[in-house]
Amino acid sequence: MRVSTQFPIAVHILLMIDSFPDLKITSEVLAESTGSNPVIIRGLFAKLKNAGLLETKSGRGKITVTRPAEEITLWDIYTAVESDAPDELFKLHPSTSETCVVGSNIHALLMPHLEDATAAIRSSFSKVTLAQLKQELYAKIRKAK
Amino acid sequence: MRVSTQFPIAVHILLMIDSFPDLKITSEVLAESTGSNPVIIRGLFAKLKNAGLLETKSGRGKITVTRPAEEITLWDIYTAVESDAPDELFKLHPSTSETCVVGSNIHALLMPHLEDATAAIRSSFSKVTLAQLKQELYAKIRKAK
DNA sequence: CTTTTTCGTAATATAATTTGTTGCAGATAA
DNA sequence: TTATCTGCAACAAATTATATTACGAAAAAG
Repeated sequence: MRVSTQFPIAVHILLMIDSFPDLKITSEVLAESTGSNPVIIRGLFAKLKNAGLLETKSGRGKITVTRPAEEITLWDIYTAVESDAPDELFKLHPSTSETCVVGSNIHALLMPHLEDATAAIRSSFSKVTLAQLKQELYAKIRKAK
Repeated sequence: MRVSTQFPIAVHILLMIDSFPDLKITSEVLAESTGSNPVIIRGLFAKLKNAGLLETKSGRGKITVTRPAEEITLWDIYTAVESDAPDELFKLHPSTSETCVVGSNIHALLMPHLEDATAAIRSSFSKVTLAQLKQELYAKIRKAK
């Protein structure tokens, strides 16, 4: 099981923009910092905008986080960027046999348990806010000095 | 985030072998039923054997589940087949900037929360046993009649 | 002890997915 | 009006997952 790297990058984006309001953070800068590239970053801009977490402006405009950091959780970021459908989180094999009793039932059989696991992830991620991550980041920076 | 299809197939394998002890279940039969192919199934045999869940025999031997179904959980099957390392479950971007404060800290920052989410999945999957799945399967079969 | 069946595994091929790149139109502030 | 940027589409490359072929070795049946 593997989440794409988009989730950590999305966290990275929000964290940077929210933590350094004085700096001009562009897709270029973020690409450099995340080790990704500008187009991926802009794609994530689009998703985060769509989820109501970010506001971007073309040209020399500034990018802003549209909600207080206390009200943005890891789950918000996760769902902004990836699907929360249990059968996408846990991929099911597409072509099980229709004639076999197990084959024809396995998806329906597994689904409620995948939903439970998904709910468990949601519950876990919902407990962590962007504000908390910011604090943890500051703590790390202080420690490093 | 996407688990590979190996997890549901592994469940499928154990469920079939344990549910139909009278039938001769081969990698060929399982390939047909799962919609996969024999070599993938044998690869899963190896992983399940390695985890102490399965016993196979070449030739005309029979494949058996080596633990009582009550003592095999979805988590056991999951870890037999996929990594339970949080940073494999949730992939991190490999090349974040070393010079940027966020870039150089994001992995360490995220890791404890990924561990929490992983623990949540473990807790959820640990509650479901193969025996329970068997019962649910039987219930579905009865209903279909 | 020979035959048949079937697992074990390596090598290779194919397919699916993800990530990266190029290029340009359209916004926006200076 | 000009220098930046985002927004998007189209394409390319890389990575990962899945499937196929092939054959040796193990095990039971006769």
